[in-house]
Amino acid sequence: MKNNKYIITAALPYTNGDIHIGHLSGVFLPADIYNRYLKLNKYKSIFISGSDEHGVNILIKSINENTSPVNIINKYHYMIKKNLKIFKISLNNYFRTSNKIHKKYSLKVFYKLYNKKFFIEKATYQYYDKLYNLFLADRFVIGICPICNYKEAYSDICEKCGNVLKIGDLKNPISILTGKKPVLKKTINLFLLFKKKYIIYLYNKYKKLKYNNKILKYIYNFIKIDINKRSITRDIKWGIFIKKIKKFNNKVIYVWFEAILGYISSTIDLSYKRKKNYIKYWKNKNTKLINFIGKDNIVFHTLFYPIIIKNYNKKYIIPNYINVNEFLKINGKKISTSKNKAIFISKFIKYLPNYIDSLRYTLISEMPINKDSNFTWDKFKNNNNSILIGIFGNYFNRIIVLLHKKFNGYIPNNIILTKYDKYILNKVNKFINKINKYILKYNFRMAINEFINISRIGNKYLSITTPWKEKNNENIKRSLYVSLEILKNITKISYLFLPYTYKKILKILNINKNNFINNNIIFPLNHKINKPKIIFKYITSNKLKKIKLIFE
RNA sequence: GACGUAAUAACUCAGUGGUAGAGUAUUGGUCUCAUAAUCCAAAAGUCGGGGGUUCAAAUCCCCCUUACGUCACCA
Repeated sequence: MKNNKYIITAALPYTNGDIHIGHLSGVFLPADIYNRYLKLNKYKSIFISGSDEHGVNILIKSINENTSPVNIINKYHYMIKKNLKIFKISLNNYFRTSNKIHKKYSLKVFYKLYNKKFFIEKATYQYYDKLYNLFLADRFVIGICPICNYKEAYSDICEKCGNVLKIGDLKNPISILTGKKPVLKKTINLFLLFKKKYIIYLYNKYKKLKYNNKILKYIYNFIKIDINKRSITRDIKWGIFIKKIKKFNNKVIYVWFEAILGYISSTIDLSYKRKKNYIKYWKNKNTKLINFIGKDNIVFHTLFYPIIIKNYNKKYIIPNYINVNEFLKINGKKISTSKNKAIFISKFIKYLPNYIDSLRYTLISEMPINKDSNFTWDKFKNNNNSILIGIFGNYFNRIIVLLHKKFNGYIPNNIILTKYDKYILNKVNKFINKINKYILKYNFRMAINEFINISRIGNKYLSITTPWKEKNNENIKRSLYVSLEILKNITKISYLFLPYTYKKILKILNINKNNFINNNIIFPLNHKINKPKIIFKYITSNKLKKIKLIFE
């Protein structure tokens, strides 16, 4: 085991629906690959996430569906948890913010900051729905924009002209819930102070830690536009109630104030489950904390989190790196859970259970690293057929079949390598180094691309050495031996990207944990491999048509 | 409106001052161990438009166009 410890976090998905391919591509897959890389290289790591189960959206959804918020979160929490498992996301703990442990911890932090007088009180006017006895978030009130007269402007922003509106500006406001006019009602809430000095301090710190430009510029913007406080309590009936403070005991903590603490409460939960103290990780200077998030919640990780946690207990660490991804689109259109425009994971698993790794491949190779990227079923088919079958699966199959035809499945040994063999193996090594480099730079797209390139080298080597028509037995042995060496490397790396395939390959190669010595696959003398089996399934044009019908 | 990000072959992208690159798709050839897969080759680009700096610009600077994102009670 190496000295550095890691905490890997994947942003908590909001539990108002199933997770979709955007969650996987933007957050869970990058985090998963990174964590798998750490495990493969014998680092100590914990990989945590959980469901974000509070907030006004879930409340609204429960009202619309005539059910309770608890029913909603129960339905989706277990669904998401199961789906993450099926996609082999290597989480150590998937927790939930409605759990007692989380509530207790969040309140502890909240009360401490309150007692330190870290919050300020401020009165504001807020739209209020009398029928439901509910304060309405700005987004749930629409009306006519006072500037451009757009009819469906939100009460805080008009999406047509882009102007930011103040509460009360909107003409003819209507509650989305009831279709009736809401009233403006005064309310007192608590606000978290964003001290400019501290933001500048964080900015410089992040710069030193080599956070990416996107984040630095985002924070720089915060310094410039003089944001100094954010409301951290809400007037709704769903969330973590602030019981102990009389004045606010009918209000809840703003969802992101507590959700951001979910990583820590998830760790507390893990500690109970395993009877081992993982909270130490959070207070150890040598721990590397890496957050994987989407671009929609930069502010909570870069500003909320350090402000909250350092004032609670300054021993807690802040992230060494925050990996921010953009959004994945489908056929050029934005994904939306609430508008039901997404490829949901449950549906994918139902109709295409044998294509989990194919989807993982496409989502990794299309990961929205620098800018929004696009998913199409044609790409999915193409990747599956041309890359996974044509290049990778085919290469694997060729070797296995040849080994059976030439040596009855026994692995050749006592080989003397030629210069060319050594050149090829050396080249493969260079690609492995590249893959490692790309992973450490969070460029998983390039990493998986280089991974496929190793199979390309292998295919080329085979077509040059042509063991199927070679007469000299030593040459055949050598060719297949070198091919197997390449295949060993591919196998090892497939653990990072394609977990199902990895297991299938191990089975066909007839090896288990005992064959791994110092991280290398070692075949014992006279080792016999199993019969070849198809590891990827072909997608015909007909099948593609059917898929499109189901999902589009 | 403010701020930010981007624009490179049909598609997806790599390329931060020195003769335009890769994969996919297309076309031709090759192999026959392999899931009509491999391998080789061809064709394909005024690097969004305009101006500037430079011996030299996809790359640096300025202006414009287009797309996308963020903008302090959505998460």
